[in-house]
Amino acid sequence: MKFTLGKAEKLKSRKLIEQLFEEGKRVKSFPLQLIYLPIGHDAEFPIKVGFSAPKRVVKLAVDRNRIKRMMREVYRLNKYLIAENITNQYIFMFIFTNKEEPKYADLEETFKKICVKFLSKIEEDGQN
RNA sequence: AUAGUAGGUCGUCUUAUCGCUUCAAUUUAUUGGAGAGGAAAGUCCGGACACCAAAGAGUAGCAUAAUGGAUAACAUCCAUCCGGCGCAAGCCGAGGACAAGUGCAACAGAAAGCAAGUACAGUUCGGCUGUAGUGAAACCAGGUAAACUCUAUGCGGUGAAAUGCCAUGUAUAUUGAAAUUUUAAUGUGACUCGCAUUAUUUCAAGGGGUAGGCAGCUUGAGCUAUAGAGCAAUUUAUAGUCUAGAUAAAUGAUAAGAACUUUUCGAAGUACAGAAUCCGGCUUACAGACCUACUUUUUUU
RNA sequence: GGCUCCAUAGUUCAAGGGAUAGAAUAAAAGUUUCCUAAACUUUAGAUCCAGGUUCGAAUCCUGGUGGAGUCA
Repeated sequence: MKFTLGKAEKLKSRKLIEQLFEEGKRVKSFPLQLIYLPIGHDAEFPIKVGFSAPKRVVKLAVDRNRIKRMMREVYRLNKYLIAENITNQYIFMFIFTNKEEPKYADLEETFKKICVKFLSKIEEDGQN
């Protein structure tokens, strides 16, 4: 398992992002929110991912950059949790919804929680 | 020593592991190099660059405003004069014209515009001269232009979502209005002239498609050093040097150590802040540290 | 990335450079009523911030802060 996060795994298409926000389902675990949508794409890895910190909540560009970088780092090191347990292709968008800058350890814990929630939810959907 | 003034510099550093963007090399998946700022910010000025069949003339509008210089250009910078503030070093100033015209002036005052006029004193006895009183301004070519205005100078418009190429996709859908042959419509996003387009075309409403890639994109009015010119801003010559180029947007995370600050001795903290076409300025934000020159006061020699 | 506009009582709006900054409504106190509402009387409350021009600034100018809109 390689802990990389290259260009091909990032969500870049504007069209896909708009579709994701319109049709995607949401899983929340404060201060993170995950929007996901099962859809086909051309990358090798099963997930394409994007990160966002809204300007409305976090005012300074420096803080927004830092939060996005931390989220990216957490995802890079922990994405195997999801990737080993899914079969379809997905697109993801993580949104940060708190004003305060988080600590790395807290963020990591939250991320693990949200993974569990996400996996249980798609299992339910699969059964239904 | 004390209190200050002006100018400048830095604004955490080192190592390891795991990553990101990009360039080069080749063994084609490895190695090596480079990777945020003094303000990258605000978008307040000035340019470069690109496009606009129309970019031309005039009016309007906007901006600037002591004098001289610097510059690609400027509202910036430098020098000098003048005015204001400060004991001083210094700092601040939209600093042309009210002897072209129009307007405005609360309260007070006789009077703030064209005609009037109080008291006292002087007097060559002529409402001649001076003073007082009100007020920011008064018997005067009055005050006021960050009031209209005038004068001088400058300004075509739109901005990288500009623009060019490639790919994908498509529709001359439909409806309404205007014009019938030398005038009319429309455009040239202020107006007039002028110019351009059209006779089956233009405009409006409304609908369909794409919102991907490459170029533009970083070698430039560049930076550093030395010497010359100039009071200075700046400029000339020579030598050296290459210093981010992303696009839902790279420059990060973790660990260890060092430095500084605070401390309840456990520890906590290390400013303002993140490139988006590029330069020259201005403005605003900024913990702390250091350097240089000068001034005030006190003490010692 | 560019462009435009706005800011006055808690709220919605006024105010030619002359200051005592006004109105409605909301708030508080009182009168009336057995009590409440309505009505009436009274009170308090504001020019986004910092400079400048001016004798005098909510108004004119400059810089900042916050908010809204717009362009593909």
